[in-house]
Amino acid sequence: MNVQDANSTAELSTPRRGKREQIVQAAVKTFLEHGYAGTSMNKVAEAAGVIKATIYSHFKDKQQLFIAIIEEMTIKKVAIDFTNPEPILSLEPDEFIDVLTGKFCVLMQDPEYHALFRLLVGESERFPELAEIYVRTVILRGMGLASKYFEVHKELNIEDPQAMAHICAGSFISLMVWQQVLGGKNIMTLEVGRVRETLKALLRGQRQP
Amino acid sequence: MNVQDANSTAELSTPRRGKREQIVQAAVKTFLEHGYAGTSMNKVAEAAGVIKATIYSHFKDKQQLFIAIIEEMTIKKVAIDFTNPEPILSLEPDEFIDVLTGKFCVLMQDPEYHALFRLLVGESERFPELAEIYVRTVILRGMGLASKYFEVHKELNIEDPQAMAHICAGSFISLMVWQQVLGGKNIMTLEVGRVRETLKALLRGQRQP
DNA sequence: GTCTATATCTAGATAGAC
DNA sequence: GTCTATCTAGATATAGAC
Repeated sequence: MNVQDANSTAELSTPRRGKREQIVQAAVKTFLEHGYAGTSMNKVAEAAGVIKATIYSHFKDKQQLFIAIIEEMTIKKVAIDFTNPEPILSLEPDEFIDVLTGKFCVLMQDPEYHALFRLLVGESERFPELAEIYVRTVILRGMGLASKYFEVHKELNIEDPQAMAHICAGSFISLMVWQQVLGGKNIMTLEVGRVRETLKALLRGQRQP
Repeated sequence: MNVQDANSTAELSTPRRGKREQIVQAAVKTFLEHGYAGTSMNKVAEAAGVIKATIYSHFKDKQQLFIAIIEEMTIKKVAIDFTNPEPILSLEPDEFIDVLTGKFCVLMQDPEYHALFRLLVGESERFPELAEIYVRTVILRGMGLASKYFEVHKELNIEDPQAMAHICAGSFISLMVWQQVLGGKNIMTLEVGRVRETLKALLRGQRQP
């Protein structure tokens, strides 16, 4: 019954990536969709097209599978968002806000990111290590970048660059939370562009020529 | 065996509030601690000191119990935070930010609120009605108040009061999320006061005397 | 490593006596 | 409404053949 055994070379419905990779992909999908407690090893096995025992030969138990999956995902998402360390520091303030907004819009349109956020927040008390990885790699890194900008650009007269970076980041991310994560985009109609322009105006106000 | 029957009048370990109230309190505690899927009717029954069947005589099933509990909790939390509609509109900008900050600090120090937030976010895809109630009653109401302030205070030259209100609220709430909900207060050391003062500075910059 | 088969437990939910 | 008792399904996890 199992035609695709061991080392067949060619094209198959779920191609030759090894069972482990199949399990990982299925686990990502299932955990993101149903949460930790809502995901059963049966569901994962079924979605992966393997038998349950196979999962246990690759991962010690459900917890370890979950941690491995989410940790990897969190780090992967960051890699996408923070690569190309373009010469951001040399931008004009308006351009800088535009770039920030652009990076944010990527997150805003990524349902997988929203699901990851739901999961990290929902499980943050039971899996604090994962929440910490997220804060470290996503939040602190993103804020560090913006913070550096406000620190360097003395003409903007920002007394507390870190707090200012937090205000920018917080404005955008909270918009994502209300509209996409919590699904309130129909009852809370505030466009990203309006936040962007208001931030620009605030920065102009600080400027002393 | 059940000494505290029907209409006894006096002091008992879990006093005379009726089984329903016992169930509600136990359910709140258990759901907040273990999440929806992580909570079993057995756990709730045990925590409430009743037998499982008793729960089913008050609530149709687990979903209905969950919805009833969370809906009530969400609304109750708002009641606390938005009562006393003090004459906020007549405050000076700095005072206004101080009041906002004060209200926010209450949330910042309320572990039950953080747990509720975790639950609402974590279950927002499976219980969108609850997420919507939260956005409507907490977020939109809070922002509406701030938005009105910026609308009225023309001297602040805020072109988009709604966006500005969102920036203020988003700065504060995202701080709560990183530090309390996700537990990152040790790796992300930004005090509320610094955000508060930076917001004040930004408003001063907009002002045209 | 991968499967078959199974052990063990706990889940949500209900029937029926009182 | 509340309890005892129980049904049935599905959970995590493993033993043992290949």
